[in-house]
Amino acid sequence: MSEKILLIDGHSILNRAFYGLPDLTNSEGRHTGAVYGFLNILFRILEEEKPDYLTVAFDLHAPTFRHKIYEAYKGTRKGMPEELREQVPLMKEMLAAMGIKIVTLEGFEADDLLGTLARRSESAGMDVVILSGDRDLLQLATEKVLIRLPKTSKGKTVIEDYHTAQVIEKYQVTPPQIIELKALMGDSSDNIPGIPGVGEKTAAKIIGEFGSIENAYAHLEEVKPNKARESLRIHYDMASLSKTLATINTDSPLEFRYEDARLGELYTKAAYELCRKLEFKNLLGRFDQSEVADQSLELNYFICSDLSGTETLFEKAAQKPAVGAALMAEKNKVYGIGLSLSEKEHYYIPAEGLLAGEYLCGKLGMLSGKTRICAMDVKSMLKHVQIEKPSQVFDAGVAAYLLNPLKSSYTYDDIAKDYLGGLLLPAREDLLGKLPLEKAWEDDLEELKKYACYMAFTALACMEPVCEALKEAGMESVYRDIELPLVFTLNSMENWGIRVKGEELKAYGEQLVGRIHELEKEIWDQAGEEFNINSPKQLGVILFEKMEIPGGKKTKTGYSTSADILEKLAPDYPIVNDILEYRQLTKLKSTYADGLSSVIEEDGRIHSTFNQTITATGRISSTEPNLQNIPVRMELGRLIRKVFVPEEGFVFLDADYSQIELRVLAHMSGDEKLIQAYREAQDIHRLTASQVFHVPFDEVTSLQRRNAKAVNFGIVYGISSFGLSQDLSITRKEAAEYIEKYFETYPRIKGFLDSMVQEGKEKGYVTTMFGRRRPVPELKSSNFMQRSFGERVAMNSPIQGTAADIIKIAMNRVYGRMAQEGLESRLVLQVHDELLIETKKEEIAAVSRILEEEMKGAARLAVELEVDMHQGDSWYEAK
DNA sequence: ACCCTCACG
DNA sequence: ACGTACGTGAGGGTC
Repeated sequence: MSEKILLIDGHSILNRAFYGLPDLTNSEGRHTGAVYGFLNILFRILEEEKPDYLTVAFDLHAPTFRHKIYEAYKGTRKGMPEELREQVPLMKEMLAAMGIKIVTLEGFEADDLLGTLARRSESAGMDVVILSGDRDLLQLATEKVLIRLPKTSKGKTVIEDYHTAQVIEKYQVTPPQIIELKALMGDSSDNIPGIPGVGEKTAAKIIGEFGSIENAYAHLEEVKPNKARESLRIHYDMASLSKTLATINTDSPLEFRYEDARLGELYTKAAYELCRKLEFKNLLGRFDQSEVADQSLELNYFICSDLSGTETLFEKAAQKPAVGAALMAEKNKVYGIGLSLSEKEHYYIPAEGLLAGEYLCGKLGMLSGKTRICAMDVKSMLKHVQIEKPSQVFDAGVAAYLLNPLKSSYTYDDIAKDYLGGLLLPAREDLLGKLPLEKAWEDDLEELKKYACYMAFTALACMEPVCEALKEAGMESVYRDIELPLVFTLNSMENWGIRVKGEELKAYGEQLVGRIHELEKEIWDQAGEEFNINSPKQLGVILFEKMEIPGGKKTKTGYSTSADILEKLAPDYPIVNDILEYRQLTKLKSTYADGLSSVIEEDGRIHSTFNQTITATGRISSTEPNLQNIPVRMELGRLIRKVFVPEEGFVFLDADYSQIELRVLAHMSGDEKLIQAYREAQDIHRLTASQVFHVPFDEVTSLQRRNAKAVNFGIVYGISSFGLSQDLSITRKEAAEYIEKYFETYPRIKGFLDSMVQEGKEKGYVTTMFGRRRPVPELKSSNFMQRSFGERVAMNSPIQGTAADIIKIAMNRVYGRMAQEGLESRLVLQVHDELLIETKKEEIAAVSRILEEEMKGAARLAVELEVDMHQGDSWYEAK
């Protein structure tokens, strides 16, 4: 069997990956998406082709022979956006790390090198595969030279393959004639001139008939249509020039030794390291861990499996200033503990026999009274270990989140890399794969032990550098005074959970089913056929094609059938109204009635998880289930809140901040008018309307008030005239006028928002009142959309984030006060500006006072923090 | 796995 | 000309 060489057009593939895929940025803000895309396609092709040789060709900056004969020639390197340009050296570094031969040659483009190598290799009897995004390469196709062109279609990469036959089939010309086509049609991207009036169809026809431009010119009188003939007559010289430009040189003086390009081990240590640096997590799995193991820290750890040894170990640990601990626990079962006493002393203590999980957790709890426990995730540890107060722990995950809230996870391997001088540790995936702890414990106990020790080690070792980084960033206080205590507050909320009446929730769901079936039938009747109403695709076809309702395409994949589109059609088409109601009911049924029912636990309560390291702004989030999006705006949905009830002898007290974000804005901007408005404690939207529209306060119409309210919201979101116009269904011009008037009314607000954008551009991040940071890498983007997004984020994050800081402070204080005063009442939910307390009836007065004092007193602003409070026997009634 | 849609602040 | 409001999570459909 003959040997095979794979030739890659470096810039072209990188370019394609850049434009065809979403941009990625690693945590340092480096753009990496194109490199990632390149590697993915490379690996795929390698698996399919299994070549013996591989080389990647790149263009150089220097002018080529084409520039010499034609000044206006562009080539491929002009106008490259910065985000892509900076990835070119990165790509070369990656290829070098993988031992892949790169070829360049002054005066020639990558195409020419590919052409040269293709011909040489073919002559040497090899099979050739060329990977490029550029159709010009099709001129090189032969029986032995395969051109592979990746294309993105519907978000997936499909590859078109061309030997001679496929070129003829698709273009009705032979591969060399592709050059003639291009010369006739021109190519705007290379600035190659074509013949005016000749497009793809005509060019194909002429070349199909005459074979070449020269021959067509020789038989000029036979060329049709007339327009093309006359154009060719006049522009023949240009066509000849274009042909020269479009012809790939297959005989360049490239020095090339096949041995340099022989495919070797791609998964090298250097490549592994670079992949980690760039955070290509999905690619790391390809690397054989044994190959890279000596790059990473080999932990020497001891197994401690006897009682007296464990007692001694904990005594020794108690003497240390801090220890790292990792609890291996899942679904209430404890498998063991990893313990790290210093850089070089690590232990794994399996939970078995005399050393039961409970015993170990008890030891760890006692240890927390004597030394600081460092862990990756303290909240999960608190589920098993009794720890008194925040000062007894260090939470590496929470700290790392503060340092960069944009990461998708905070695992020990990432933290080691980021804060332990680039230290490479095997990740959980590397050690245990996708196994849950239970399976790992059964099948791969050794790896589980390592995992625990790596985690304990990292938690301990990163404390110092991470604390230093927090200090440096001015976030010591946010960490110590807000986030760390919040770990305990959230843990308590999760443990308490919230009581839900399962039977009533079920009844609610069943009551919906009847109406859902009615609507389904009505919709099918009106459509004239049965179809899946839940499928936007099918629904779009029914509405906009079969029923010919005007409403055109919107999304990439088809018609938009979202509520805001359908609502505009509803008055004219009864079916649309039915669909909207159907959507509403099925949402309530599936997400809430069924969804919540499935997560009620043995104790009759729902225990959501409150995530502290998810959002970019500092808010918390709620999962499994999400209790922060229980319906409230529509009455039918709001009824669900009736099943959320306190236990016997308790009531709910619900307290929410009134317009906290606008008040934060008033304070942070220092705008006297807005501050004064709040001091007068009036209807803020009405007041805004009266000032923006220059009408007396009492004469503001409801429309004016609604518009002013929307503007107030828009300001908080990082206003844009387009966004506001969408929201209010007005023209962009009108929206722009509202905004302008608003800024005239509150001049300091404009100044404040501008200063946030300015600051974000200078520093790369924006901050809240309490010093919490949000990086905004998008502000540096050359892409208008991305940059605009960055500007809105820079305006919104300090406001949303400060409000998040304030309610977190309030939560900690409310939680602390209730404990301090020995109350049985408990905080059970937080919904961004709202706290829900399951309050013992005897404690209603005390809790009301605590809520009022601590929520209002959480921050001293230029305006009062107003709190609305309600009491009830269900969440519905307490709102 | 990804998109669309929709629930909340 | 571009094609958007900020921040989330979940369910169903589609490929």
